Amino acid sequence: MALVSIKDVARAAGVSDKTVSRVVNREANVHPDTMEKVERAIAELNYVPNLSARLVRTNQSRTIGVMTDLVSTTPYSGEILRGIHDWAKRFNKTVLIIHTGGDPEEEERAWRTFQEHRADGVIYATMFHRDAGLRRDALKLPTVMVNCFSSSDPDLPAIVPDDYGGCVGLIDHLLDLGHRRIAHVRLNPNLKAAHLRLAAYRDTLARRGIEVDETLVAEGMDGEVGKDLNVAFESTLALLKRDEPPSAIFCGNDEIALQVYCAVLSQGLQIPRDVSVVGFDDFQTVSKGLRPQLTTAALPYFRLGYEGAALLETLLGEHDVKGVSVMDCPLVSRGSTGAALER
Amino acid sequence: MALVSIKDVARAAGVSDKTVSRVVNREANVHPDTMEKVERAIAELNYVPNLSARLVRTNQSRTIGVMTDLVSTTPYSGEILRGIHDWAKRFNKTVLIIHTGGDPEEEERAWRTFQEHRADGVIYATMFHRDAGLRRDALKLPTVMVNCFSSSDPDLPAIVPDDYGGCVGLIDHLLDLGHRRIAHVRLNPNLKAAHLRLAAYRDTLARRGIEVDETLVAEGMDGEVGKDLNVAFESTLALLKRDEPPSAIFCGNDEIALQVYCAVLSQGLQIPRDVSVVGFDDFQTVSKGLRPQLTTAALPYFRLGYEGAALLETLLGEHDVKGVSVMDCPLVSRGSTGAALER
DNA sequence: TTGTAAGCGTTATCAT
DNA sequence: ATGATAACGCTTACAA
Repeated sequence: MALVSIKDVARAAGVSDKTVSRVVNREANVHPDTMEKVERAIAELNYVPNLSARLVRTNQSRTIGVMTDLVSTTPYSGEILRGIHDWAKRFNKTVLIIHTGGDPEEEERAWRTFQEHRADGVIYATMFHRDAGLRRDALKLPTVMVNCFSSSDPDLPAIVPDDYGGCVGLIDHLLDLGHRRIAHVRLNPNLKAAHLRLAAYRDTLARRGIEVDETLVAEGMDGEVGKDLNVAFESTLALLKRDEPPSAIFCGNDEIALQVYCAVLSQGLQIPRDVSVVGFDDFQTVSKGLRPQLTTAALPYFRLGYEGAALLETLLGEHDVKGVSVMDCPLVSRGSTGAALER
Repeated sequence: MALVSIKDVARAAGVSDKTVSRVVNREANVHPDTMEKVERAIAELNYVPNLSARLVRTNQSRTIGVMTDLVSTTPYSGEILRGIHDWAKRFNKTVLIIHTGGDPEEEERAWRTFQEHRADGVIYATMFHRDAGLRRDALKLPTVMVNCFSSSDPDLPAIVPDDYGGCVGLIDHLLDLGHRRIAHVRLNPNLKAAHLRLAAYRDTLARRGIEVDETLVAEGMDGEVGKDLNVAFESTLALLKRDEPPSAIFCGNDEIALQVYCAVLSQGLQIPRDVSVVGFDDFQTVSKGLRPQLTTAALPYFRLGYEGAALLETLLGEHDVKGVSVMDCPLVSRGSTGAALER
């Protein structure tokens, strides 16, 4: 009943176990005839090697653990996992994912599970860009952080998106189109990205010689992350009803842009004729679903995962890997931005 | 250098390997004192059992393989995977995910990988509801289909969402609000769901004694699934400009609803005052992001995954499991629907 | 080129 | 209640 083992193959082919092992692992020094005999037996018996048995002997699991704080859904961040899987497939590794929801007890269990499986290393991935607050002694295995970092130990290897740079690109784009009154509807201020994006907004305007009008900065959402209360619609209505309304609105992300669209359109205004709108994330269901489609900056979730896995591999290769790397958020120019009206 | 094994613990505790094994596996008949000695040694040496070694002996991997056709992103369907993970965590199983993109060669490789890991069974999950066309002899392990089915072998165990029933709920809801001219902006007709949703639309109107006006059925998208061309915006404009415009629009899904919103609002109309709108999927970034929020039917992705895993377990327990089960798509009533205007 | 013997870390069997 | 011994399926080391 038990599955066929290397011994069954050996018997069928009339050779020793070791010879079968050689064929399976494509080792040198096997006579072509022997090889053929063995391969025929393998095919006939439908033999598939047992990875666990191999691991017991070699101690090489070729497995990486992935720990995420995923609870409900920040939809596209699942792309991080796809990036990791893609890398793993290419390099023939196994991926073991555990969603902990950020619960410390669950995380403790996850570390243990990774150890039980003798994972080579771990990717600690968060579903939004944040301080994971990890301490070196909490890591039971070599670890790379993805989409997060540790303020208490900044040397720990990490990869995060370049929120700041992406926003610079967006604001420059609007300025190049002639916009001078650019409003900002903010992300939830509990998010790291909210601060980076606001800073980039202010800095870029200043660099280009535009005075920052703080009354053009409005709240878009608030409350605990994931259960945020979204007020972007109301904030936008208020902005539009001002005496001197903005000619462009820079939204904290695409989800906010969605509400900004609803508000702008409900006032009988047109995008981009009356108001240009830019988002952030390139959350495609929204950014490509809106009419006109949304100009935004792409959060490189897939690459974050892929490069994170690659970085872990470097780390495991005993190379020194230190500190936080940053991934581009390229501008994606679509129909929601146009030249500012002459006044 | 090698990790600490059961022998190291046995030596440290002054007992035999087997006794340590007994403690680790909480077997009966261990003296409390012995148990304590052993547990102290385990803690001191930081011993973690090696699952692979255990598997070699017991032949119980407690692992389920998951094969998906995920390529780029149908965002929320990642929830299927979360449902599977949740189930697995609760029942202490390991999940092995492979994204094949639907490529037959990749699928072949995936089956082999599952066999190498001695997975107990497999979940074959697709990212949208469709005919997977699987044949029994292609399955190398006990398999349950999730979000898909096999027309060529309808007895294969499968779980799919109740697209039809969900739409009945939506249309009934609109009829109860007094709407009589309900338009339908369709899903991509290459999707199974497109036909189910259209059929439910027609059947429900007929059942309630409303004559189906086929000119109120408009195309929403077309082309290869995943790269669809979305024309819902234009279709909606055409519907609204008719002499007798619809008082409500039933959208093929939430993504289409997004465009319908843009079209309705751009005409200076209000939702739901002038037009009620319903979607399908409850794709929350859209359905809860729109203003007003969208009335829709919830695609139970998470439950599909969770129940799929549970069904696989039943199948592995040698119970007979046959045919396709169906999961409810409950109505989620929000602000986009209101009473029809008197005429 | 091929085979033998030992061993990886665990559990199963059967004594004690 | 505890332990000795064999066994799981594979690879390593070494011999032939």
